[in-house]
Amino acid sequence: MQSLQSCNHYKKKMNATPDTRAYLNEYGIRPSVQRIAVMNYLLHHRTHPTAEEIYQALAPEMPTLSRTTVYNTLELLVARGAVIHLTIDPRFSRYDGDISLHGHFLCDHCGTLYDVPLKTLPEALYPKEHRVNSAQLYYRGTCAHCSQENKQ
Amino acid sequence: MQSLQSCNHYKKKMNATPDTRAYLNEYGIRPSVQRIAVMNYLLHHRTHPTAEEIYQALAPEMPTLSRTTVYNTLELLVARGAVIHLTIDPRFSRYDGDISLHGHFLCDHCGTLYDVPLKTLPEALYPKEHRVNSAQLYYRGTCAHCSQENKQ
DNA sequence: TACAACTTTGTAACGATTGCAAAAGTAGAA
DNA sequence: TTCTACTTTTGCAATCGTTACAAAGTTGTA
Repeated sequence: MQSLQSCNHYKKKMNATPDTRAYLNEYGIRPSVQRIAVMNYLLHHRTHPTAEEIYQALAPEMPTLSRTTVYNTLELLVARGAVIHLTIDPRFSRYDGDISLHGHFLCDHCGTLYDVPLKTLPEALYPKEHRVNSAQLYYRGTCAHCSQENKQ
Repeated sequence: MQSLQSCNHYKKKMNATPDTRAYLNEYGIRPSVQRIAVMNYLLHHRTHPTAEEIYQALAPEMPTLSRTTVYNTLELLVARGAVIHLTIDPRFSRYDGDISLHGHFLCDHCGTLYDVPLKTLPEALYPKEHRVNSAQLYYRGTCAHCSQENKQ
């Protein structure tokens, strides 16, 4: 089977999103086909996907893609600050391509993970003696949709 | 081997902490020997232990204790609101017997999990349309101790 | 082309957590 | 006390997200 790296059809398709390539460059990440695909997926799907979901979504178009590559890539993207690693769900890690300031709400009933708009994350609360790299605000409970269903 | 439930020596020892028994009652949890032991450990060790750490700590005094029981008990304690389930560390769940308002800081270098005092968690930021059961504020980075070491 | 460095891949292993059914313990009635 | 129903604990096996590792592939440079 022809490799993705040498497939002109695929290259052309990927070139349709030069923004993603540039985005990776901004974070000092060499834009391989696989890295572009993962980053591109995260930029265009704000569903806080798991590694497995990303793999399942990309695999049909990238038959040679490996789960390990998805895991490795996500680790790299998070380490360079291009992607946020969400740990609110104890069952598995989720990833967010939106690195702007916002919190998250996990519905314990249906498992949906919602964005929560935040104006500011109070600086005063930061632990001054430590060097902070990231901050996350997590809410858990029952979402509006599930609350409605269980009301009657 | 004599069971814990029928061991008078152990009962006497546990009776030395009637506060823990009362604490469980407050949360509607029937105070079995195992539940008292787990809750008692969390009330007296503010180290955010994992299930395994709790098991290892209790096992010497409770040779018949099962890991499954520790997991089951923690699940129950969290469900009733007596204990907080911390998901900041992607590797494993940690538990906190201190349910007062405070955040957490995980040092990515040494793995230590610190408490972060909070004055208030801004109400305005809550997602109004959802029913919120718990809120967690997580910080990650390098702690003061590790920052100092890597400075020179 | 040749070489070194980097990246991807597939498989095996790891390890935290859960499922499950048997055993043990508890509480209330008779 | 004894019976009975219910609750809890236990130990083992299984699950499954994630990681380790080495081989194969790719890229950049000379």
